[in-house]
Amino acid sequence: MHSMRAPSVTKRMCNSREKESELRRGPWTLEEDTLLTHYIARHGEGRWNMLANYAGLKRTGKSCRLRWLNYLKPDIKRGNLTPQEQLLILELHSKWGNRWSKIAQHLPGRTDNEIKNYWRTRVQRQARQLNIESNSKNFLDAVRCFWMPRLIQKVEQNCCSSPLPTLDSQTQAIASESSPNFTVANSFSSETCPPQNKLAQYSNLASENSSSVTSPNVLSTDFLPISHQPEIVENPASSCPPLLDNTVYNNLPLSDSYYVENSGYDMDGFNPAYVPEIDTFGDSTSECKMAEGNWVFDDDMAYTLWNMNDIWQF
DNA sequence: AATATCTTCAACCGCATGTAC
DNA sequence: GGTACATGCGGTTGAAGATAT
Repeated sequence: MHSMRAPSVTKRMCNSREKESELRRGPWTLEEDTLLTHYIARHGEGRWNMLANYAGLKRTGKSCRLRWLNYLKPDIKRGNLTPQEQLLILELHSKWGNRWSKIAQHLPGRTDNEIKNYWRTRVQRQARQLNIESNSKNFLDAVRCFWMPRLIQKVEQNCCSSPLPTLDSQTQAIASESSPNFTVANSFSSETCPPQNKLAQYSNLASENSSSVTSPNVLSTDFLPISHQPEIVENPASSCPPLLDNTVYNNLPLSDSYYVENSGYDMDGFNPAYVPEIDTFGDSTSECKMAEGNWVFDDDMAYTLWNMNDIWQF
């Protein structure tokens, strides 16, 4: 969507040697975009104030920079974030918080502004609907317990029609930082449709970092592909999908629907049935008590959580 | 069909940091 | 060290479009 701000002109008094300049603000015109694009094609980016002058743009350098980085740059991706990208955002945000530019570095073609907007419009809106703080542990638990499995499900559905993205080595390294068993063998780099267990690897990583749950503010959601056998605590007392780390996992009540045997985490056998379907969700979710928070999903909340597809672009 | 409300996202702002002099 | 300027970042705004009433 184009910016909807009405164009305006700001007059600023400069020092005596400079004439009064007129700086445009608001939406960029096609002509301005063309000027900026052509100038950068010839001279490259950087030195934005000078660039604005020489390109004949009555804009601040900051404005030019922003327009280029967030809109005109050729490698910028358009369209909705893919489930994989959403997963990565959730993962990286759990590590770094609102470090949008840092997060954006790991989503090629996506800008910090876009990710920030995504977070504010989708994630925070969702938190509002649930009447909880978007940066609270309860909310992060909800994200892990409900939405991440759905994203994984979506990834799984999509993966057979198109190859999953390959994580760059730096992102892999970051993942392995908090998940020592993470290996560079990227589960998503397969040229063909990855086997189901790859998705299990992707999801099960959350189970590995039990220390994360002790963090007061951040519940780590290590969520990137691994290629080893994760250690899953066999605990029948859970009604959440096996994305939770061990501590959370151990504190959850029993549910037949989500009880996971060790064999279920054999790398040869990710069973998507562990990721609940909406229509089979039913009673199990109503008992999903979140660790440490005394926060209980009742039926209505569970239903709400699982029907927020619009928010999550499922 | 008209109006109100909500959602989205490009663009702006202020502040922090980096760099050159 | 002090100053000026450039750059980058995260928070916020606000108009257009979408949706609800």
